[in-house]
Amino acid sequence: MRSLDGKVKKEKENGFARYAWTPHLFCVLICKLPADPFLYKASTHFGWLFFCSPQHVKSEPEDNFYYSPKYEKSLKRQRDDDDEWEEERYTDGVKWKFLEHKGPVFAPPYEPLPSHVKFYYDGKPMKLSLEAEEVATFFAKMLDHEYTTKDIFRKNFFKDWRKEMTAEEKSKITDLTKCDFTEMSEYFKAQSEARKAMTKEDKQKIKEENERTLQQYGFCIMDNHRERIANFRIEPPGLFRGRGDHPKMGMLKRRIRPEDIIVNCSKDSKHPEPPPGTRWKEVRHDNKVTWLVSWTENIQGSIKYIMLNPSSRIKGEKDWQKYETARRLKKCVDHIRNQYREDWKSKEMRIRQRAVALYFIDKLALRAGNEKEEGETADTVGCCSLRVEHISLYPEKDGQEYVVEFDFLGKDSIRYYNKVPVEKRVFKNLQLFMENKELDDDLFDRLNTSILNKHLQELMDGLTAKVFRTYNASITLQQQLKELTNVEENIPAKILSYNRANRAVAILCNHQRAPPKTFEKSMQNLQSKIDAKRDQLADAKRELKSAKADAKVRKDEKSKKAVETKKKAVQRVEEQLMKLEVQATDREENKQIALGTSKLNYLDPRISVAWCKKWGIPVEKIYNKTQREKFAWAIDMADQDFEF
DNA sequence: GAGAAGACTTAGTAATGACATG
DNA sequence: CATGTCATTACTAAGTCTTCTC
Repeated sequence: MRSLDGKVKKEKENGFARYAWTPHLFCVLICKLPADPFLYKASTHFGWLFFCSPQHVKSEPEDNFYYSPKYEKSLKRQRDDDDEWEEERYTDGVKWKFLEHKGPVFAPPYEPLPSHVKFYYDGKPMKLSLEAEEVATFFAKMLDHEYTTKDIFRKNFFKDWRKEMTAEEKSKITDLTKCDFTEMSEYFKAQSEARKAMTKEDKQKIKEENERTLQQYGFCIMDNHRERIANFRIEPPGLFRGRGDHPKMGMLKRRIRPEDIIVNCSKDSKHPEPPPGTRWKEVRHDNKVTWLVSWTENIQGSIKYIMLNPSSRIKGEKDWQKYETARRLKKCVDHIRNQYREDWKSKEMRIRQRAVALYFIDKLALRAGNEKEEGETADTVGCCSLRVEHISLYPEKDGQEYVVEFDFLGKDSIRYYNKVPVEKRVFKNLQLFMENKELDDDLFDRLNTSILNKHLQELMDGLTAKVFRTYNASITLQQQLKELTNVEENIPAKILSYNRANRAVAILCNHQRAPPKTFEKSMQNLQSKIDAKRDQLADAKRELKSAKADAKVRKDEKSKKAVETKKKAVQRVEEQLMKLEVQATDREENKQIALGTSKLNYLDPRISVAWCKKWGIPVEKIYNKTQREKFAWAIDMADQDFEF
């Protein structure tokens, strides 16, 4: 029997294109296929078809397939029966039939500090026990970060650190302010400098080692495919860094051992081996879930998973499904909007609250807002969990009537600030909801996400609050692209339009980023480039002028040619200048806005693909390699007429 | 049917890598 | 070749929604 490693190598050598398909194949299959477009179109991408063409299969050396008894059997079965693949669309929650992987990669063990690197307590050097030293290094590594100045961080850290100390250390080290980690900190800085200064050869060696690990542990076999795993490395121990004002910041995130790990794989696969001398917590065979490995994390007590990469079939299908749900919403959104507007007038408070909340979710793309356990996480809210303190009502503001001002911290403690004019009925309702309430009372006291989602489920199958975000994001992109794309413009200008459409969505969804640290400088650099280009253009124009004058006098072929050359030069420089100017505009407008999140999670990729096809824009200009892998299904599927 | 646990998506930032520039 | 800059990737926290349990 061959090992996974063996197979991996072989596959690399052969440069095996997993998702290849030929037009011929495609046409043959369409005739046989049911109405559901994903079934064949996506299958071209996900490679099911692969097994449908004897000719194609023959062309692939058998060695390309990973050997495992069950896998082998199912492979044969599929090859024998062309129509079988249709059954690969699983029902009743089954996510896979065969799953094999090598388990996780654990964090490297702690390497003790060299003896010359000392920790000082109260000015005196102190040798720490291994356990205490390791936790101390976590703090030392963060010394430059402002986290370590925060009271809560320090308090949590110190409390957890003391738990790792010996009785003796515990009695001695009682005050964090007397701890001096600077020598340790300097040591780590020096280490990272040394790493940067490594020779090319050494760097190359590390790279190769990483590649080996990736090939071994970074892939699994799910059903008939070798799929990339997203996060095959176990999170190393360290100090927890929450976002925003997190009550648990600084707590010790403990080291995960094999004994903490639950492995999930198929019964008849080759099970992953725990490291020598250890054992897994459990090996289970649950094909109703998609994860390969899980463990319980000690900060919130929640479960963490190792799952597949977005390029995998299982993630891709789910993603496609998400956009199809959003497209179904498109068909009934008018009705739903009419409904909630009616509900603003309801006699029942709970229905009015539900209707106003839904209006916010729809109009402002707010998140649902589940309840959170107080004291366990940062104080952030979404729609259903808004409190009175988060909105202000203005019967009139800045020349507009019935203005609601939102100001709250949302997911990741990102501030949402917005002033929106609303319908009078909404305004009156809000006034009513706020009557006789304290600032920290819930705005929607008769509503939560579960009630809201139950209601939505009745309006449309599969409808939940987040579908509105997906729907509004995608429809906005589509509509903005229509509005902003100018037939006349060149490719860079069209891409600017695309980015602007993307930006409109990012603003809608409130996707923010910290302005890059070097933003001002890089902007200045770009500006000086533009200035230089302007000068160059002026020069080129001058040269053209004199060449023209010259040609007028001389009237010979040679000088005419010279004019042409100069003309071309001017054109080229003009284009370059424009490109730079476009780039500057784009960057300036993007200062605090993150486009990535919406591109990756909210915008139906088929809209972008169709747009690229329609205007002859190479899809690489819109999606980088990773994104193209994730959206391969859409790139295969969408033609230029695709409508969301 | 409520609350907890579980599964999965969405999110911003830090680290790394690739490429341009002096 | 060294250095700076920008893009990409890795990381993991923080949401949403579903399922389980009592």
